[in-house]
Amino acid sequence: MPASYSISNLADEFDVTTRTIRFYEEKGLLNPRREGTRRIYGPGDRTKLRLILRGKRLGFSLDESADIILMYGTAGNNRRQLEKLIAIIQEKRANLKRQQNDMKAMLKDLADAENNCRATLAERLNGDKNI
Amino acid sequence: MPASYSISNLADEFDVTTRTIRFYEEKGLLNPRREGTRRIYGPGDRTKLRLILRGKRLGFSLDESADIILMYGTAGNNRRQLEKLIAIIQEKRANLKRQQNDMKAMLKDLADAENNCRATLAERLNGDKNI
DNA sequence: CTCATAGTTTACGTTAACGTAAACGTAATA
DNA sequence: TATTACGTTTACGTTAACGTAAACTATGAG
Repeated sequence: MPASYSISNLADEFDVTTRTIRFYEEKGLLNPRREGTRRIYGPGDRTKLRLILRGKRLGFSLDESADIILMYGTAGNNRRQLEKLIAIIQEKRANLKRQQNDMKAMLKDLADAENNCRATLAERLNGDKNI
Repeated sequence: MPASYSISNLADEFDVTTRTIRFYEEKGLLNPRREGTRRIYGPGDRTKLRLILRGKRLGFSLDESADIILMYGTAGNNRRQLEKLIAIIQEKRANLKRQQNDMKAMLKDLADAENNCRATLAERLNGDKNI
């Protein structure tokens, strides 16, 4: 595992465009150091990008992912900050629990739908045999 | 369970605006019958709305939800149609599986983050005691 | 009758998350 | 030295999913 990456290194690895990565920086989600004019990303940036994209797949907005990322940089904070973070975390956990339920229902529905399709196809085949 | 609903009945029940419901109709996801000029929704429309909103919570676009809804109205279709539907279903199932993994990872991270927060808070308290 | 309530159509506005293009810098390679 | 590859900033464009407002209709209650 290399200790630093170019912008297209990360873009290739995570299958996003460089525009996307710069956009995340614009929004304050990433802070790569510079070498001259070029952006150099360290392992921390890479982790953050991974978190952002995972959050995205789960339906998080960038602002929400920003909250999550905040937690990972927050070592010595004040009490109010920490309590706010805990509140955010619990809200997200509740959302995820609901999503898990939605997903279970959805998977069941999809399985049923697929079975119906296959059954219909099978009937067709039998029908053909009887010609 | 009533057999028909007004637009604001549904809006209240699912906590969306009437604009949203009309928008879904505009996009071809709902087809309420009319009584004069007013929209009257049956149990089928209600089910569809429930599916749309569940899909939304799972990150589906309206177009994707439209595909899913198609399956429920599809009794006697042709073979190509059915096979296309099966393909769509399998793709969505794969996505959901990935989401479940993302979610497991995310929940673990959140739990860790919360524990860290609490631990930090506890340390603070002990520090206070030693004053 | 009139007022309140619920509904309708039409149409322009808004936000997030990038896409796309222009115009330019730098560095290795043919 | 010219081209190719990779990077940069600036800025306008785009799409989905509604929000919001205007102007109108229908209907039951007082």
